[in-house]
Amino acid sequence: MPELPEVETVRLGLSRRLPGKVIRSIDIFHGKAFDVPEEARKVLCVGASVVEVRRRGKVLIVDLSTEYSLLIHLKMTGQVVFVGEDRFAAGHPNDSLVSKLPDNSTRVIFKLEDGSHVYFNDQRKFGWIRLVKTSELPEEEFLKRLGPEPINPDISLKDFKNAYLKRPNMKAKAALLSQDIVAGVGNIYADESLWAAKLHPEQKMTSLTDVDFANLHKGLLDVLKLSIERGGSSNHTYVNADGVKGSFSSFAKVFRREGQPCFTCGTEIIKTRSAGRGTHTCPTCQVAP
DNA sequence: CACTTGACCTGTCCGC
DNA sequence: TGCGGACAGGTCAAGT
Repeated sequence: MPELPEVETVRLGLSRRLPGKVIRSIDIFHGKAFDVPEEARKVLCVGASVVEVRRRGKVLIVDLSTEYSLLIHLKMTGQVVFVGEDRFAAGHPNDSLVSKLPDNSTRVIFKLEDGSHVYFNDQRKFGWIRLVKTSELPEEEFLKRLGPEPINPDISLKDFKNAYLKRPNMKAKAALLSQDIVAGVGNIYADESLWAAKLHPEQKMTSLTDVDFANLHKGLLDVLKLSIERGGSSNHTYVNADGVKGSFSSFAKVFRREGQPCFTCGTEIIKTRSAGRGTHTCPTCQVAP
């Protein structure tokens, strides 16, 4: 469930700590999580230092001094947790995790020269780490299919509308979840932005008016930015780079609020299915087409 | 070709 | 208490 704001929060945490640090060794407990031959890992990762931590859509990009980059996709239950060399010191930011890591969801451990560790945990084993030459990232299988970033910098309303109108027959919820139209939106922020724009998830993109597009554009950008400010959502498996939960869900207007009153009109929020996903709407504010 | 659905996983929760 | 089954959701392969 890590979506753009959660991945961005992890990125911010890692970018405060990793640059300059050198990888000493890599322990792999689940081969599919980091499917790179040992020889390549030794040459391209071990001994390399971290140059920069970036993000594209929901993917973390860790540039190494070898001119190769690690791509990390957290999928639903992935975590990247940094534990400093002073992990047993009082007041360590992830005190509570110290005794728990590694745990049974730990798939890969990056051990750094200074004694710190980066844990890649993933309960459901959907996440992956890839190693790609930095200069070849634009052609990388996953990255090359991603649509534009919605924020940083903000996508213009015109580009936003044009992107979605390329898929005119798609339903709004399915379109928002499509990473090739606009990258980074998942189930939480699809529901939240549709509620903000007062649009029904089953409404086809062609049926949206200019005002609808303006509302959806603003609704999505606002909710993504608010969530980043709050450190991401507080889904049960999501934690930031320090192993700490976010607080966004206390600000969610519809997600996981079924049975509770709509903040606009008081009608009970309902949960249905759209695009194969649990979908939360206000049946009064978001009228079916 | 455009779009929808099911599989991939595992832990959790619910009803019996 | 234990057990089966539904459910969670990002992405891709398979299906319509």
